[in-house]
Amino acid sequence: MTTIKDIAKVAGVSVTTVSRALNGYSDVNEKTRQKIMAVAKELKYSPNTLARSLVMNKSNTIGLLVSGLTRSSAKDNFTFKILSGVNEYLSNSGYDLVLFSTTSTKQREKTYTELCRERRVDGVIMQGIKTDDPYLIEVVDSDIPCVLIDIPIESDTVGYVTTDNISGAKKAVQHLLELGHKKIAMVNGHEFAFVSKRRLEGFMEAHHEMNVPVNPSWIVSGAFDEDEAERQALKLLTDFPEITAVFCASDLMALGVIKAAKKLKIDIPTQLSIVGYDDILLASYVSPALTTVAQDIYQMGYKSAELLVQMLQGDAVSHIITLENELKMRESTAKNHDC
Amino acid sequence: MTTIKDIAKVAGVSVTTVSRALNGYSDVNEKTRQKIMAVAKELKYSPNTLARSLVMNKSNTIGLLVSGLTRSSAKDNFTFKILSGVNEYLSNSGYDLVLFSTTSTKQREKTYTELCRERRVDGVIMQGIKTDDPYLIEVVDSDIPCVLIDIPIESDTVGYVTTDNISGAKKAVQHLLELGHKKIAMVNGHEFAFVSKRRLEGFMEAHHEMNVPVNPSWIVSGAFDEDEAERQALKLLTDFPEITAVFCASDLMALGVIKAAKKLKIDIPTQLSIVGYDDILLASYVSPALTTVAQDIYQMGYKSAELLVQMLQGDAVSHIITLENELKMRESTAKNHDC
DNA sequence: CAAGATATCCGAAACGTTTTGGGAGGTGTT
DNA sequence: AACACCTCCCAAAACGTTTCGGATATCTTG
Repeated sequence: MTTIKDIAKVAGVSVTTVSRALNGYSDVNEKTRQKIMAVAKELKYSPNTLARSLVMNKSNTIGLLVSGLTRSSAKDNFTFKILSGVNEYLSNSGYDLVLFSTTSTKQREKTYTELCRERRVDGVIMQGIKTDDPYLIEVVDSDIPCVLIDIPIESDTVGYVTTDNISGAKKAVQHLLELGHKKIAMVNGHEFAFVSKRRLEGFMEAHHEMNVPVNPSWIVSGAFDEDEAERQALKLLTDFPEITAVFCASDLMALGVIKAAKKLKIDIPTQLSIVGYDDILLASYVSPALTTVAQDIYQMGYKSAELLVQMLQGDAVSHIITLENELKMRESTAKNHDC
Repeated sequence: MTTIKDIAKVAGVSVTTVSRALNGYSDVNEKTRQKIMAVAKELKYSPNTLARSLVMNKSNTIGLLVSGLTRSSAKDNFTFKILSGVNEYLSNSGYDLVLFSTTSTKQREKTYTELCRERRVDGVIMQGIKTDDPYLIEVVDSDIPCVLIDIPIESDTVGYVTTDNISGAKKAVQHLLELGHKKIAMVNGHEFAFVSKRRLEGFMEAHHEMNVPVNPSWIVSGAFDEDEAERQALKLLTDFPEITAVFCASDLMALGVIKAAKKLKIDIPTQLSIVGYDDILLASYVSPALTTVAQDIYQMGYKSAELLVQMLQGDAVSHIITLENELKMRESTAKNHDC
């Protein structure tokens, strides 16, 4: 592998000059620059980023720390969309992307901070980390620039991007209320996600504003899992047959609820309205097509990368980005038959 | 950031000893090792992989060069599954993953080889690269260890993993033939994919073995694109109403064909049987559920990583891995009504 | 023409590791 | 007593860059 030294030797100049020529400094004669360029090309020179990073103390690498990179996460390709968005921005920005995955057993051996430090990433984007993850706090408290997805923590070195989950949930529930539903259940995600809390808030607010009482027994946790949601819904719908609508904190869980309803021979949407959250691909293909609140996950990834790079360059105006979402009405919701 | 030098100073030993202690060499007293470990922990030492890689001439990094990391590729999450599989294997192997994407404009500025060399990756996995990509040949001809997905090129430094596309296509077409179909069309992918060629071969072989003639006009290209496949199918099915079945080289294209059939008021499967390829998530959710030949894409990713690591360690017995596939019969195929 | 300015170049140090080739001291063997 | 052999440690070189602080030659200016 040819180095800067080889070029220097062939071109008859010092390594300093080669370095400065290649990096476009002005204190090298145009003639010699040409010469150096030519030699570099001829020798098929590729700069060694390792050496460069070492001396410059900057790796031009950003880490992506995700949790959903498993075989099973194909349905809900949240992680994939984040990744695509991040990648899209980064590939035009001079940063490379290294992937850290927490799926493995490795996660217990090394903390996220250690992973980042060892690879000397300039910054890190984190997604799918639970709020009670001790390693999360460690990173946030470290000096590693960091942007979180759907975790509202802000500091000098950490920012986040999220969507307006309160308003999203509110839109969904308002829609149900406007359809005449008064007995609305909620299948929430697990408690270690901020989005769960926010969506619950939105659920509550919508009820309060319309002066409709909330029954706490109708709020269950589906752990963001299709099967668990199905089990919970099965119980919920048998215990409380008066329920006419259910709001799910994710589409995946909504699919579970649909299955439960089918098992109980409850027709959707005539007997039961369902609205989900995320607008995953399946939402529009499943039958009945799922009414859901759509968030632009790809955009979240893109914006995360943008924010992080801005933070690294010191020109981030705000460390917080909140994206809008949109209620997509499809076939899983209808007027309350009791009205 | 604390270095090995700092530890040496505090522990009162040389950097050599610290290095050797930390790396588990036997020529350091257990007492001093303990001491060094303690100091390292106390100072929150993280080894600098950049420096290590530089001197050892090995980055413990493998590159993943993919093409399908775009917003639009959410439906067909081939790339995501590959990525998941690769990541799964790698996260337990001591290698980190850096992502190169060819979606950007950057691809024309730097060749794949340059990307790999600059980052000093130990090896690279490539997916979604077209066979006529000039940069592909460059990498293959270089000394960079490399495993290709669905591109059968083998050498000292390159291996590949693929599925048995001939037999896969054959199974699909045999199934149609057994159902009594004699006028079978094929919507193939673009010509710059080896899988297209192989699947066409399988298509042909199945016909020959059953002594059923093939009509070349019934073989069209859908470019692996849903919309293009729909357009082609529209034309095909109007021009040749005698066609009773179509084999598609991808599920995505099969979805396009289904749309075309719906537009033409052709019922599936009573009037037209369709079989796809890939078994994407949508295949089982779409209506009618798609008969298709399933390949374990996640496994392809996993095996790719495994193969590459074996090659790097010099203990790969073969550079070729061929995975099996399986015909999944669902609702989009039925007995030929003319029988 | 002296003095400063400018253009062009370079030597050497630095980044944080690993590794080579020893060397000191102790123990056992003959 | 001489020798071999451990055990434990270390100094220095090397990896491929960037950058600091000059050095030299040429040009400009008063």
